[in-house]
Amino acid sequence: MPYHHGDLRRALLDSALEAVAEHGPVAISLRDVARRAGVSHAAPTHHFGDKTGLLTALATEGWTGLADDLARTADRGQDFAELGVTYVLFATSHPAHFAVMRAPGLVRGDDPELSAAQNRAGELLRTGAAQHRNPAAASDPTTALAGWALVHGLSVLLLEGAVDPPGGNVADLARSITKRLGPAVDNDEMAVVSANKQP
Amino acid sequence: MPYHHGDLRRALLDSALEAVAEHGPVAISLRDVARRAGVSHAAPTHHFGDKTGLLTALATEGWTGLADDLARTADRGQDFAELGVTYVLFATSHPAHFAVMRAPGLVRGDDPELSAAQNRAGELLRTGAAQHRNPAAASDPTTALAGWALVHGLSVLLLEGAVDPPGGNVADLARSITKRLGPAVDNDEMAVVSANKQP
DNA sequence: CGGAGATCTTGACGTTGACAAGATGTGGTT
DNA sequence: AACCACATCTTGTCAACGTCAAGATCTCCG
Repeated sequence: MPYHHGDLRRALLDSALEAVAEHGPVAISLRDVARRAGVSHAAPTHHFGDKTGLLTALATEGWTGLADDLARTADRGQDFAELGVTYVLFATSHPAHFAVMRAPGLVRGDDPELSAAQNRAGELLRTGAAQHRNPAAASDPTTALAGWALVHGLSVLLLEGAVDPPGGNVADLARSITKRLGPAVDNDEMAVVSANKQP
Repeated sequence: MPYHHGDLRRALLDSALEAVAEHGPVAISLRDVARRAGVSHAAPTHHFGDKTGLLTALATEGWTGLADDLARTADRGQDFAELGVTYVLFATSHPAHFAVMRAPGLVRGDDPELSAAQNRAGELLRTGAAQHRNPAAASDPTTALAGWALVHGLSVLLLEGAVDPPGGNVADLARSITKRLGPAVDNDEMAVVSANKQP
């Protein structure tokens, strides 16, 4: 048993998550986090060096968790749309992590561990897009980008409360949204689709 | 001529925009903004009451500008996809405003003027979606949501530098992405689309 | 058992956001 | 023209914060 805690680093990360959940990632204070963990105001310095360091660690943890979730659904053989659902579910069920992940300026963007975790998540989305059942979408390199943008934006809107899912069912809403992403089509082609669409 | 300036409120907003562009919306300091405007450190208080007040004013300004841009393209008779392009163009050409607009926790979300401006922009997107050329998409209430999520996410990714547009042409990239948004289709229907898609 | 290094505390410094009180300019009323 | 109510801006102050330096305490290996 080290000093005061079994694992102060972990305890500080948890306290920070608590604080983020309560006051948002911007209003968080290092001294408050230390207080929650029951240690002196300078204790976090040794573990994270910096306020930015602590938030970067949190962000890295978040991206790693997201990548793990994505990897699990990909292993389950799910298609690209379902990867998007996983993304949205992660965001809404880990709001504190997600808030830190998407907070620009609070995080050291060039941190190698953070970049690695981000790249892993991005890579999973990209390979998922390349296996899109529609060949035109699968071969289009912007499919991954469009999918990412779609689920990222939906997550943000959900967390801001700008949208509330019918019946509180986030997964169904996410599914109905990600299903909208097809290959690039012109307006006349869309007409064909809609002509084919009927009960 | 009032006191020191012709319009200190405007001068402070401009100084704040400068500061946001340089250091991001999180690192901004009221005292620094006052310094840039050449006034005392407490001058902003009277105009905005609060640090949050100043950023809320900036966000309101941003949403108003975005709504104006959207209204202009809607008046020009452009379709829903082009509204999305306008959204992305606004974000990338007013990065400081957009950063404040999407910064949660920095802004007083219940501000009436801010909400009004946000609702105006949202309403424009919604009526644009209802006029989608594809009837199945036009009648689907989630079209506006999906479109918003798509362009919002793309804007974020562009500003974070996670994506750089080919040839620096943001409009073309945005257009190719928004074109991906069709009516909800199943996989077999997608096959029909791709069968019809050829030179 | 002894010392080296990791871990945590204590103390200090400059900066910040917010508040209070006072100074200064402005416009309207008589 | 004199006055006064009010808006505007300044000065002074305070607690809280992030960061750094120096010292205390714990751990473990030789």
